[in-house]
Amino acid sequence: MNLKQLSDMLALSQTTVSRALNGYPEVSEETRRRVADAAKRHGYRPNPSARRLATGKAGMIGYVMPTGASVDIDPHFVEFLSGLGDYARGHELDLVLSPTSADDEETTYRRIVANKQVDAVYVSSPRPADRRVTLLNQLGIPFIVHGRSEGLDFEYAFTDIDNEGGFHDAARLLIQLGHTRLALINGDTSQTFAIFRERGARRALASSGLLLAPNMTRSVAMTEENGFRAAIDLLAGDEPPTAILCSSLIMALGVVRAIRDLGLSIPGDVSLVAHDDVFPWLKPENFSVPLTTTRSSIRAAGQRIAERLAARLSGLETERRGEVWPVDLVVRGSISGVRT
Amino acid sequence: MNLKQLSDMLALSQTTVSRALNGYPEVSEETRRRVADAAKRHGYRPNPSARRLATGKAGMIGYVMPTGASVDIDPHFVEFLSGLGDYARGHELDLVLSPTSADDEETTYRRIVANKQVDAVYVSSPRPADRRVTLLNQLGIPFIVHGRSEGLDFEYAFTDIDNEGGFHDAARLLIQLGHTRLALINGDTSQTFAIFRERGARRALASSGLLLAPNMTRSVAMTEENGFRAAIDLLAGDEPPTAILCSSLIMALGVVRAIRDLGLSIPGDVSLVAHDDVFPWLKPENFSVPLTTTRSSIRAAGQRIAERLAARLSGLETERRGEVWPVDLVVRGSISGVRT
DNA sequence: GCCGCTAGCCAAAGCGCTTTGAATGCTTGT
DNA sequence: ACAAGCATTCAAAGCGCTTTGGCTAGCGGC
Repeated sequence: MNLKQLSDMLALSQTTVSRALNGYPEVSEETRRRVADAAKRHGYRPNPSARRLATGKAGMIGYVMPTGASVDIDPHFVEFLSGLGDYARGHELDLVLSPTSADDEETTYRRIVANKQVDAVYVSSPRPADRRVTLLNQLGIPFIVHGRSEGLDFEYAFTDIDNEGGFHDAARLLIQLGHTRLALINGDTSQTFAIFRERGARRALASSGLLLAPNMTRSVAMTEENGFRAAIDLLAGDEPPTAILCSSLIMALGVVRAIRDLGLSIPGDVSLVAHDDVFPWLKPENFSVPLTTTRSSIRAAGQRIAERLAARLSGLETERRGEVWPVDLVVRGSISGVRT
Repeated sequence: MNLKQLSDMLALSQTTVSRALNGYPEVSEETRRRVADAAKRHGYRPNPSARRLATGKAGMIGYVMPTGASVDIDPHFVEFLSGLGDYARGHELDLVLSPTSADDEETTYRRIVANKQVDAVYVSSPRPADRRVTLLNQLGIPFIVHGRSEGLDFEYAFTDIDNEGGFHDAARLLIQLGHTRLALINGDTSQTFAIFRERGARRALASSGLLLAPNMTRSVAMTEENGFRAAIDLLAGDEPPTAILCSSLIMALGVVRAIRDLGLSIPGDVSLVAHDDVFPWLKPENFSVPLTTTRSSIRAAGQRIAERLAARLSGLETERRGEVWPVDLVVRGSISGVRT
């Protein structure tokens, strides 16, 4: 059933039917009702390809997904996707994933914009002065960044969490508990989120006249194994940390294993705080020693971003507004006062 | 730059240019070269929306993604996606995710088929006599199932791993080591993969005249917490198992925690084998006791399925062929002969 | 010398929608 | 009573591609 058939059936022109269905004002209420009614009864649905060709709008949102032999999409992504889906479902909003190798990202962005495959895109894991953000800004396609990029000379829309605040608060608490030798096992510090976390920890230490020594930080891909290695490495030093901040629950698994392997205990010998993105399949309260965490649901962020993207698609949101969500500090058994 | 401009520029008709570019035979070699050359030089790319409208083909593959408050997309999915991406990247093949609530799945499938948004779809986590498979078969859209569905009265294309064989072999090995009380901590047994795993274990036991008692199996969502609970539950019984087969590495985390909490040891008190989907961020060899696993890379499956879907898009593959990949049994320190 | 073929090219008709520009019939204002 | 104004409706022109159905010229066969 296409528009022509429907309008023939109603003895109306395609113009009028189209307008009636799309809510244009120059249609009488009665006609509109008749049309809406017939459309529903016959299950008429405008052909998206035709509409896309005519309007140039795709009604989909895009994500350029870096992949490759050495590129692992991490499990955070799937949780984010769940969130996107939570919103998109019910709004008939589809998501187009365009896989790309890391060095072709720019080409891929250009392609999906030139092809008008999507009306808006989202960008994840931004770096400082992120080139993707600059590019999208130039290309003029609506976009939202999950996270932030510093050092750009224009405003853009983003949704981020307060990584700096979260890690600041966590570090401050540890300091108040008497710890002075804090270590940070961070994610990839070429990404903004990791920079902010380090900054937060550093600021808390500085407030007490302490420093985050270079040998007390590690920047690694967030795997269990890397968490383990980093922790072994840190704890084997001359002046091992008495408290560790860790950027992910997955790495925390490795950290816990390392501490145990070394015959140390949590929190007796080492206090541990990790960041929790709220995975349904791995919960900090279920660690052998329940983990104190900085917490922010990445799924909720996905929901919010889908919502904002949808708003941009329909022209409801246009301002380039950044929003920053607070991060909870949830105290559980993995921290204690420093042993005297 | 559109087709008209390009053909004007070449003083050829749109017909000829289109044919030259799409490899039709009725174009002289020289013309074809000229056209290809000019197209490249001016960066001409056919407008996908127009092409789609004209041909009815979308050039994209689809996935209907169940989401919802109580639906967690699990981390296996992201690993699978990586695999899809590995292939799709380089083939300019995009993937459309259509989020849906569990009870609207059918509607969503109908929608994406009616809309011709995608030319082929893939289906994951099939159940016995899966309705989605039946529906897609009726709708006549090419599809590939990741996994298998039993009890359908037609052939269909799938790529699966030998879950039955893998778990059979693992169970047989444990039996050969003297274990008679095996337990199985399985995923959701409404899904085929879990049914096959149980079947494999059961068959191995039967070969030695043993049974898999109902109280020796658990069927749960594959989270750390569920693994922990199931293990506690099993090991607290009258005649606790001396060996546990576990359907996922994530659950195995919980199982290991449970065993430790109970003051038992691996493999001294309990032998443990888990299925390993090969996550880059969690490796069986890095467990406190390296885990014996049945192993099959879910990422590789993603690659293969993308490849097959692409072949179907271009009409290269049409047969309804199922393929089953072997599962490795990788022995590490978590199993031993039963204590006598 | 005429016919039938083939190779190579083209004009035009879709694909199904949105949108422009114009037409129609009615109500108002004076 | 007549022009102006408004509310509705419509025909037709795109959007940019593919594909159908010719058309033409050059060839060999009889």
